[in-house]
Amino acid sequence: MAQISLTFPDGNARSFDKGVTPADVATSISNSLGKKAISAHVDGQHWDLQWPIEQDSSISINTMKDEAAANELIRHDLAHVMARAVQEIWPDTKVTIGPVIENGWYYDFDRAEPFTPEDLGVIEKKMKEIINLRDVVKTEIWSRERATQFYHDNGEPYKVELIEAIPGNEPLRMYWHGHWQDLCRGPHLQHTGQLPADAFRLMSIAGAYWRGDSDRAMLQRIYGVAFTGKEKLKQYIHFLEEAEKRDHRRLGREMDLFHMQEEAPGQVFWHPNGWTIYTELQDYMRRQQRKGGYVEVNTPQVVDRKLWEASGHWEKYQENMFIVEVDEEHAREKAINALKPMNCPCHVQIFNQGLKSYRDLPLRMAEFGSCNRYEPSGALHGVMRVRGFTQDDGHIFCREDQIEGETAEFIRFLSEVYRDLGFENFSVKFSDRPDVRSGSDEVWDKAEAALLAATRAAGIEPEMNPGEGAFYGPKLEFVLTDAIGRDWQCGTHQVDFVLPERLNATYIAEDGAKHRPVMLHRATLGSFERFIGILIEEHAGKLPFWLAPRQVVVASIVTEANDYVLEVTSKLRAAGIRAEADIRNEKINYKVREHSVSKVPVILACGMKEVAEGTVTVRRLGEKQTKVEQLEDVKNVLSADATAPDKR
RNA sequence: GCUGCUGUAGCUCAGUGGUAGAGCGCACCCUUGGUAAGGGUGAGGUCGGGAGUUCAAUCCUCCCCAGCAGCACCA
Repeated sequence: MAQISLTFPDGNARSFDKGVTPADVATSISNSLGKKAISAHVDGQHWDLQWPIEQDSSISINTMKDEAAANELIRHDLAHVMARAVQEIWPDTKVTIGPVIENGWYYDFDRAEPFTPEDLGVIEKKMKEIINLRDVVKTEIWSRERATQFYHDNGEPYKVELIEAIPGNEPLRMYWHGHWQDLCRGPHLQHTGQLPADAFRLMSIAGAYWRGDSDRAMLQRIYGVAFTGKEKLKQYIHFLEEAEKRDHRRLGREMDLFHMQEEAPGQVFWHPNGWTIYTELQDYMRRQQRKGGYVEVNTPQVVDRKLWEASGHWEKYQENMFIVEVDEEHAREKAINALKPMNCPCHVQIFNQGLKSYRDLPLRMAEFGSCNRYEPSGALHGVMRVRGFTQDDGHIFCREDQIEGETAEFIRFLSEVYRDLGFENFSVKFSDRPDVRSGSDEVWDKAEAALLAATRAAGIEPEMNPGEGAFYGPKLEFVLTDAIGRDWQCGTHQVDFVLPERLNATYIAEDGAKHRPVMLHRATLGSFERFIGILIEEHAGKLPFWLAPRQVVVASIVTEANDYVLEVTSKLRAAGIRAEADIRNEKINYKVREHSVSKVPVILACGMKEVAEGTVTVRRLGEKQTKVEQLEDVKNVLSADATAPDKR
């Protein structure tokens, strides 16, 4: 196809397809460079584009005030440079896409040979060579036909597919980094020499499905991180190292909280320390729920398949359910029982016992419900994603006109709990109807509108999460992040018009007739397992005093003080404090170190001085200085600290 | 589940085609020390499981299991 070559005021020549209009060119260039003041004129075969030259030369990371925008540019260009490097080293590699993400970028490649960790170093080196070439980055506007032909001729089927998927008919922007080009929206730097060769690093290789579709081929993804300067990269690496120390799997071992083993994948062996956290948290939640007007119930673990079929869970989730049969022969033919994967149908059974009146609504039913789900092996992650867990589950049976009030009340409830547990900020996502779902569109319209309105009425503008709702209703997700910033859904609140219908729940209204209740599914913590994992990472193991498994260790300095240490310990215990005595024949330095490492909040040291004066020397975790205090005073202070926030 | 990597003492990790090592921890002894590791001695390992190749396998090959990172999934 014939092309038109243009010379711009900055001296760079760019070529365009003939079929492209000046307006297209102006829009494209304008968008790609992030500028407005562009005009284009056509004079026969000659096009002339103009814009203020001083604006064009402004894309330089050195002069950029906006750090975020600079990072974006750098990471975007590095994605291109990395892809170019990979194709120069392994020319048979096919490219796909390479977007900017938090802290860096990734690029997905299709190559028969797997990349190795050593390859990352090779690629990095090549990238630095490319950066040193200081190639000017050029942009061109191509017609779809030309772009498609080009990628087809170059053996890049993924790019062809991408072009087909881009809606509309606008011409496409191409960016050239030297001889290498990529289909790209831009914007980019002026030349590769502007990239910080010492402030990026390739981090890891992983698999990723082409377009996120697990039915499609798996590609190889390389992740990189980049910053505006070397120092910032160092800071980031340091952050990662620190985050590793907060990993709940590591702290779980160091603090002797729990362990997991091969014989029970995805299930937790809670040790005394970890179980203390668990039960404290459960006690707290139980008190909160009573205060919040919930009734607590408990339902069976093994339930006939008929109930899961009725609720619709069997159809969608049978692959992820544990089948339980005593009679093996029978199990092979037709599984009848399954371990409870969730509690909702069981709660409906309780609701369905006897006739319910409108006067009973809203009925808030809660259960610390143990569930088992056969999660895909690759999904398991410490105590955050497990196969056996306990939800702080609850279902509110109510009338339609009570949805808003109940939702607002739950958001208030959850906010208070999260605040008590040290989470002031959390994100809220709104997930609407998924492709595979139960219930008519009218019902979904109603449920989505009700939930969204109630959320907004509660003063929250949720982030939209299209198509991610449950099969029976839209979902509000309360999301917390772990030490390295991964998102975990903890709380949830869902509006459900479907299950009451499927499981035939009714109440008698004022008119004397049967009506359907609406069901609100809600969990505050989500599961104790996940929430404790988050809690550990959030506090780096230094839990609030009331949750700390071992709150106080009383340590003797000399053997002669052992009796006194035991006496102090039992006095603290009598005051409701979880105290332990350490009368081992070890130096106080050693004891302090050991208990500090295992995150004991308070160490009380006793030598002969304390014995004589009836005092203890207090050392709090994270503080170097110590303080001699009267035992009675210390006991009173600690006793107050040990009180859960809701009881203060 | 998918791609890649990993699996050696309780923990963190070295190591080799000829049946294994360190530090910490643990046990015992010495030490009685004032706020992040006092000293000595010792015990402890089917080298994740199963097959195969080999005179010989912890090491090479294959299968399985579990874990890690990411993707997909998450009622």
